Amino acid sequence: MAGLREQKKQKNIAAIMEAAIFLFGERGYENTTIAALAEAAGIGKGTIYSYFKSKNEILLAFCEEELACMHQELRQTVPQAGSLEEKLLLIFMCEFRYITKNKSFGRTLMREITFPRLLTIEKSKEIEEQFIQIFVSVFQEAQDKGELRRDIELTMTCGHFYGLYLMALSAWYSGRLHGEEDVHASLQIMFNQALTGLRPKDKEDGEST
Amino acid sequence: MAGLREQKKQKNIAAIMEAAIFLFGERGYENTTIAALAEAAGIGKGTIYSYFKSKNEILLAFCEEELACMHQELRQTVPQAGSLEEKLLLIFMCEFRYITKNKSFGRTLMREITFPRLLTIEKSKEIEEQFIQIFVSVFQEAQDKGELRRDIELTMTCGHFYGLYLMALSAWYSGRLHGEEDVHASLQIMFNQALTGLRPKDKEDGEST
DNA sequence: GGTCGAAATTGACTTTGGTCAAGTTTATCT
DNA sequence: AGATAAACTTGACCAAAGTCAATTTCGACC
Repeated sequence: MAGLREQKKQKNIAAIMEAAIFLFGERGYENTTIAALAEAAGIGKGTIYSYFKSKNEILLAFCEEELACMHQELRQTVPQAGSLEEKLLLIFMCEFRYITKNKSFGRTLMREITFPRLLTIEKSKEIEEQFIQIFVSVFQEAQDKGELRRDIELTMTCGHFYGLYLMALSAWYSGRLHGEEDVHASLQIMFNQALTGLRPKDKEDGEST
Repeated sequence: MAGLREQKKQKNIAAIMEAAIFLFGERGYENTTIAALAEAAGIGKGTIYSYFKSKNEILLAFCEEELACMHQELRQTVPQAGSLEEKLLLIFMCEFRYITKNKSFGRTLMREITFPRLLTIEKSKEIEEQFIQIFVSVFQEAQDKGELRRDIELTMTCGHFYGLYLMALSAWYSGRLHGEEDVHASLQIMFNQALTGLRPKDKEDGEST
């Protein structure tokens, strides 16, 4: 039983996503109207809203696909690198490059993921989950190798590094960091701080400058 | 020379801000239209746009005032508290309470501050500056007392803690943390991690569970 | 005080995201 | 097959942010 209704549904969703990939890529998210999306997908404007709750949700769905792709690649690239610090930097810089490939696009995405509205909270959670899931194995491995304390929940460790990443991204969007190198350098410093701790080691109390 | 033109300008801006304070407070940011704002201020809709570049910029200006007030209070409250950790927690929880007093309001503000658009980048920088300036003295003091490493730039330390705060706030908006207590607990854990470091102390290598 | 140009003000207008009542299609049951 | 109900589709419609050409106000100079 194919289910004609179900078939059409899937076809519609596919058509919308296809139109989104094309139009978002062509002219960017902001410059793509729902009307254009509907026309390109060959359906009515209202129909889109029976599949997506808002325009931002279409962006989220679009990004979910793209990110899944990128993460797939990442998973195959990362393992060879050395220390935890190096791996994290590699992963985050890859995310950064992806997110900021198109500035306004990435902004909308990050806004929605970091401070989601009720409407898009589910989708944004899914994405962030995906976003974070990729670390867990890296952290697990690091913990096994003794690079990370064992008395800390992995979620907290994730949160910690992800927070630093958010900070760097925000600094870039605010123009306090310029370009990829700056972001890379900042992340490196902050990651190092996070690993070694901000508090001075017990025995050395003096000035280091 | 009074400058009638300049007088009117100031009067208009004041009227807009007054209307904003009243209407945002009354019915929230989202439910206040530019038209309503204009009417309440007794000026035309278009005039507003000669003083503010967008609706969000009005919010930012509004928050700048409010935050300045809160920071003033904070500055008088904080100093008595004990350790750096306690002070930071106090400050951030105060910010948190303010930001989340009205959920959608705080969301819009944080979105604009964390991932600003070109249009509002200046205003958002000013606010974040204000936001961060309040720590510097706390950090300076802590550094003097030997609670913080001296070989780290203060900006980096600020960034570090602020990143963790962003993370907690984001987790609250995403529904991964519920209520004030949860946020407080998470911050406490992450701040402690940041201070002591995520990497195990050299000599103790074993399981702690 | 009269005149002219620059700056400020205005509200009708445009654009666009989102809604909804009316119409159309599909599945189910006899 | 035909009837009926449920699900889906649609585009006219609405609300609200932001634009702009026409108009008014102000200040400077004769």
